[in-house]
Amino acid sequence: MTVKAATNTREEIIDRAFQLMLQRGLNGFSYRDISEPMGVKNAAIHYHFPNKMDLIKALIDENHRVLRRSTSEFMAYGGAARVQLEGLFAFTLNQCNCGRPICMVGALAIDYDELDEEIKKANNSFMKDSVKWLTRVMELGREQKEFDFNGDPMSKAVSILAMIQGARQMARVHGLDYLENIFAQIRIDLGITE
Amino acid sequence: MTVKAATNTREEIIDRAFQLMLQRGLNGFSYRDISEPMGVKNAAIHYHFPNKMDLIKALIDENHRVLRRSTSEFMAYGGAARVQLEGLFAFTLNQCNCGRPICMVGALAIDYDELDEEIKKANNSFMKDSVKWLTRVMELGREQKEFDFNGDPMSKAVSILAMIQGARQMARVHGLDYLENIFAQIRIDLGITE
DNA sequence: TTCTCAACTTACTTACAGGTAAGTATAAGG
DNA sequence: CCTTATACTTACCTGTAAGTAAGTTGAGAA
Repeated sequence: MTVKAATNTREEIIDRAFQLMLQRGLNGFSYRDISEPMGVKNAAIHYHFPNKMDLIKALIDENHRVLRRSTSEFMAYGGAARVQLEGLFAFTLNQCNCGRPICMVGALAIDYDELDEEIKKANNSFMKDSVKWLTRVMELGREQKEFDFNGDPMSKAVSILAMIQGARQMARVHGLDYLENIFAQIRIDLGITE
Repeated sequence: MTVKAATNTREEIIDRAFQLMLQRGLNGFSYRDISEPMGVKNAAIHYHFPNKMDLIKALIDENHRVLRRSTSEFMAYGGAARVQLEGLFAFTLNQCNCGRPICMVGALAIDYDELDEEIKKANNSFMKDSVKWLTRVMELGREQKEFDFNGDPMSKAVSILAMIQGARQMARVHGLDYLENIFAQIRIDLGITE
């Protein structure tokens, strides 16, 4: 069998690009920002990712992996709705604390029309999955009388996701001050009192 | 007295840059994007705005003027809280319909660390003004029994602004579908039934 | 009439972005 | 030992971004 050379260059490129992407957005970093601190040349990146779109695609995949890993505990269907919601808050707070207030959707949003169809589709279906998950959490919370809210669970889920999206953007500009305010208000709007 | 030459070049630059900024963000347009369709040279822009930061500053001011103009009707203190809130929704929807789902704060957010202190400050105080205004609307609505919500008015205001911020970002990526959902949910969470 | 100044244009520069083609070192396979 | 593939580097290219310095034009002031 062909033994792969002990190169982690490809992975390191993804790691660094991923960080940069979530800190500065799609057009906020260049190949140089990746290659120079790695001690390789720009062309080395082109070797692994012939063009930037290929790199972006890899970053979307990476995002899915990371998200799946770090959200699997609280996203597991069957857990208490409240626990799942708090998991989302903790995850969001953690991302902001790690200097990543911008999420992938936010990073792609501003340059959205430059993206090619495949990426848009992946991004879109990721969004839909999130809505689906949180909708289920809302339904569950209502059934189990953990949450008390009016309106349909899907609208509620979308509004909470929007709030978190907006909160992260605010965090970028105004620091983390408003974040807890927003989480608190979401709890209150869900009739969570304790 | 020195009569000013009948030049509106400066204003046209601001107009065009403003449009571009709100469509593509800070780093999403170049001098060329402005000068070429105007039929002037890049250097003409440098004449009026020696560097890009000067232009951005002018755009922030323009944003304040535009916002003050287009929000003055519904933002007037003293009006019914519900009317003021609906004004905000209509304004947001209108912006999205005009192909400007990104607001100024959103446009600046992604490149935030590139900005100089003066701009950050202006942006910050704009945000604070918005929070202040909406907080007052929330207080008013509660006093006049137009709104029925728990939690303090300021948190409520911040959460609504975050929601709208997030909604605009979603609108960019997913179209306007979710917008009405979100507005509806805000109404419901404020105890508005009719 | 001449002077001056605002509002440009012309003609650059520097820097950097993304990308490519051709060459090279290394290691494993046959 | 020779071949082949991988994982690069070297040395380019094109395009574009922001910015600058010096020259031009036209209108009003002195």
